[in-house]
Amino acid sequence: MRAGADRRRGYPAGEARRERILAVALQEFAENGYRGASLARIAERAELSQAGLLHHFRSKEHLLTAVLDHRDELDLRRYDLGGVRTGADALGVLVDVVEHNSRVPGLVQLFTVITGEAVTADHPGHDWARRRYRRLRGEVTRALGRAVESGEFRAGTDPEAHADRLIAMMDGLQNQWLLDPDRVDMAAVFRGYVDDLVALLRP
Amino acid sequence: MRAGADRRRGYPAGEARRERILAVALQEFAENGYRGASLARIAERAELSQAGLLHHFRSKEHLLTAVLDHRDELDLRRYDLGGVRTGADALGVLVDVVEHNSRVPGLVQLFTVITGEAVTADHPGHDWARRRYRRLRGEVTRALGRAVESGEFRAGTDPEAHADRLIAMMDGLQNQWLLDPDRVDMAAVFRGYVDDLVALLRP
DNA sequence: ATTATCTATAGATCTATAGATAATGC
DNA sequence: ATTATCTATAGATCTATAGATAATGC
Repeated sequence: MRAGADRRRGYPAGEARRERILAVALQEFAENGYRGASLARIAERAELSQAGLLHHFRSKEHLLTAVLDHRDELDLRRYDLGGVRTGADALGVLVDVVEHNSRVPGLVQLFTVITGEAVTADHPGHDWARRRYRRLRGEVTRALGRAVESGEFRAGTDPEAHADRLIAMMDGLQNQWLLDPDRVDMAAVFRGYVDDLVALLRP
Repeated sequence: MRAGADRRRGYPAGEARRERILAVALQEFAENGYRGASLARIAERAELSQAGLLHHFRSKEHLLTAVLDHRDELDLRRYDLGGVRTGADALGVLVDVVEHNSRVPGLVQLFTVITGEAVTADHPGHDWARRRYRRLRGEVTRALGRAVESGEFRAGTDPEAHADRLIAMMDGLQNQWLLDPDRVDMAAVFRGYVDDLVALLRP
């Protein structure tokens, strides 16, 4: 995998072009999904020919994967549950993530649209989505587990079930928020959930 | 709207064919989304020509709308929060819905895929998805509100926020479950949420 | 030499319409 | 007469490849 290190550098002009393509491809995939996106339109928005686009990314599938990996790389740097001290802190990080998300609807839409499409097994984002859930579930589970061990959270708490719920809540609220931004205050509703949860889990 | 009464009946053979088309179209849309579905493939699976298909449903868009309305009609009959006595009963109905859903993955996939795609404004399912959320949110909010008024649930409870959370939880768990059916016991995790919620809301 | 870019095009779709023919039910 | 169905086709996509030309950097 080695997400960080690209095998091929190429010329600086090419590198800049690839960045530009990734940016407009992200928008296209967010607006139309993988299946509804068109390489011709992406090329047009990146101001090169469609064949030129395929010189940099050798298929539509590779382009989607590149966009998703590129986003993951940037996002994973922004939050880290591994280094967090307490369970309350871990939950606080999730609240921060949701708050941040409510300021980047385009990114949220990319993930929501692709994740929805990707439940079908033949979708090129299927494995990515599954890996992503497993990783998230693992991280949240471990953070909650540490809090149970330390006695911060009530013994008998099921860390995995709560991880599933926290992630489901984040995803579900994103969907509602994208469909009806004015009716749903995603961050506030999620914060309320976390507050109730902390009260419940305190011994 | 008048979902129940179709304007045109046609011959019985035509009516049967329309049912058949709706059934295979549902599968196709669930498997490939609206944009990835193909009228030719639907026609093939319903064993008639593509032009024959378009005699019954005059465009791809109309076909999707017909599939969604048809499902709504069947599903709305299965659960009704309006006639429920207590808040705990209302939450019990939701648990039943999730339990039922875990036995019909194809239907769940239809709703998940279309709802994901439909966050983009130009999607033919956009309005349907929005109406659906609003209706659900309204029904759950009212049921919880009645429970607060009757004193069953703690005063100061925010019925709308809890409605948003319940719906988000259902949708988010569906997504996880479809991606990784063996790892997520959707019904059990949701039941746990509702149990915690009842404990929290009792005065 | 490698990289970046283009035009042209193959080959496979796709949705929707036109217009003909057959079956159905009043 | 209305409904159901078909073949044929227009016209617009779509992805990916072949092959040529120009620019870049060692």
